[in-house]
Order: sequence, then C-alpha cells, then structure tokens
Amino acid sequence: MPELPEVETLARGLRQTVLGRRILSVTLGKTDFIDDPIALEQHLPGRQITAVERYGKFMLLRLMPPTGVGTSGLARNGEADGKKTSESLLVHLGMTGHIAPHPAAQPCAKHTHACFLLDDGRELRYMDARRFGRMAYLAGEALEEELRGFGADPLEVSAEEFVARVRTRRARVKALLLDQGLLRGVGNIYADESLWRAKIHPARLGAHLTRKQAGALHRALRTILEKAIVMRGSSISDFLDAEGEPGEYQRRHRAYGREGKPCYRCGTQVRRAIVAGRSSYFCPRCQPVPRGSALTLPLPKRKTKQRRNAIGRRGSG
DNA sequence: CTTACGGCCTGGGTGC
DNA sequence: TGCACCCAGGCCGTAA
Repeated sequence: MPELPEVETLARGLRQTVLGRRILSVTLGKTDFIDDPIALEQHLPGRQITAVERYGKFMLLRLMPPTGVGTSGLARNGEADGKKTSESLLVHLGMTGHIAPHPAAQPCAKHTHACFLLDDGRELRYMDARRFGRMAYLAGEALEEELRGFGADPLEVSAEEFVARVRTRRARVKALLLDQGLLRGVGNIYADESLWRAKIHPARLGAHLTRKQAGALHRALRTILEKAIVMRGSSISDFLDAEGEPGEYQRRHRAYGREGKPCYRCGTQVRRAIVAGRSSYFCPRCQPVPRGSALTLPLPKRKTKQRRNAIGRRGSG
C-alpha cells in the first residue's frame, strides 16, 4: 500500500528512467479506475514527460504538448514552462498498483491496465490487481481544483502549523493523520509508526493533545517519513519501486503489523484495535488509552451476511 | 457545522 | 480441490 515514502521512491525512480521521454501511444485495458479514459487516449500521445512529482500519495507526470518549432520544454526556461504545462497525468496506486517501464516486447504482466509506449522502445505500464488506484488526465483549472483539495505536505509543514491544525480538531488523532485534506500522503503504516514514536494513543482526540505532544508527533512523523524514503519505502504487501526492487523500511516497523509482539521500548505486547475504521497497532503501555475511550476490538462479532448489489462505479468528474 | 460509522469497490491469501 | 470470508484505502451517504 504505497504511502508517501513509497510514492516518493517511485517518483525518484521514474525521474531517472522516463523523464524527457515522449509518449507515442496509449493502450488501455480495464478502465473503471480511470476518470476519463478517452481523455488519456486523446491527449497523451505526442506529449513529453517533463517532470515527475509526488503530491501526497499521488504521482504527477507533468506533460508538455509538442511545440512544433523545436522548442523543447525541458531545455529552456524550465520554470516558466512548468507554469504553462499544467497538463498532468495523475496516478494513485491504491493498494496494489504498480507502475514501471518495461521493454515493449516483453509480455504484459497480469492485471496490466494501462500501457504508454515511449519513444525509446519501452512501455510505461500500470498494473493494479484490485484497481483501487486512480488515473486521470487533468489540466488547467481542473488540475488546480483537484490539488487544492489536499492538505499540507508532512515533510514541509511547519511545527506551528501542524500543531495548530491538530489541536483545533476533535477527531481522533489517527483519523487526523489519515485525513488527506489535512495532511497529504500519510497512510495507515506511517500513522501508526509516528504515533508509536511520539507515544500517543491513536484514539486520542486532536484537541486533547498538549502542544508538546502535538509537536512530538510532528517531529516523529517527519523523522519516520524521511527514514522510510532513505530505505526506499515499506514492502509489506507487494510494493516494488520503478526498478522492481522492494523497499526495506518494513524491517524498521515498530508498531504496524506487530500485534502480540513485544514493544521495542518496553516489551509490552503490541495491541491491535480498530480506530478511525482502520487496524491500528500501538503499545498499550507507551501509548495509554485516553480516559473514557471505548476501543473497538478487531473481529467484534459475526456480521449479517447480505447479498450485495454490486455495480456503482466511480462517477465522471 | 464537525465527526462517526457502515458499506462499497476488488481479488489474494487463508482456513475450513 | 473447493469455497466462503476477511482485509485493505478512499470515498460516499447517513446519522448523531
């Protein structure tokens, strides 16, 4: 499940391998995870990839239309061009998404749903077994509006702003960390890891944190994300970078996925509970439960098995 | 207004 | 070998 460090790792890899390449053609498989498949087929061919950026958990491939008079967008005033070329391909990997260049002659792996033939004989391929990801071609105001909906980058936000944002909210701190509108890029793994490091229980309310605690959380989050990027992300399920290599940060996990194992600080067994609708791992001793908080335990009861209705895809835009 | 919660999408893994 | 079910992240509708 790619979060900020995994997407950053991927973006850096793609920057090395596909920056400056031109997209010759587009081939799509299943398209129910793409906002407007026709737009991809219409706008991408001929575009040059002029930048690869990470925006929260999104990857942005910045695109430059053919200019005709030989003015390569990359060569000259890159900054000014960056303004003009607002065209972008947004890619969200969901939980099982992969994106990497392959030799065009190589057979497509299972669940390959988008192929972008490049001008160097390779194909940038998007694979996603569950298609929980998202892909969209956006430009101009539509792009700006999309990006406007996201909060601060956790690596850039100042301590003051982070503390202010968290302490003015009455939601659980875990939910706040996962709220992409508040902070962009944090997912379940790094939320739990930073809360463990800051010794804060995930069910604490943001407004109930002291300034010191909120500050500690800001530092913990930043430290962990930076270390995770250095280690090329966490490969807990099947994350692979642009070179097809797994990350290493899962070896450093202190809370996530460690139910029943001893806390690295105090030896107490790490617990799992459902907080903000997500599995949350924490040390009950280092991260004491807030008073009056009833924790939801995992596997609470048998559920009423009803036939579901299926259908109902993502809307247009 | 803010927050909480359940359901939905999908298919790999698991356990019976 | 078959199969029912759990789970994941993001989003949405609804309730409090």
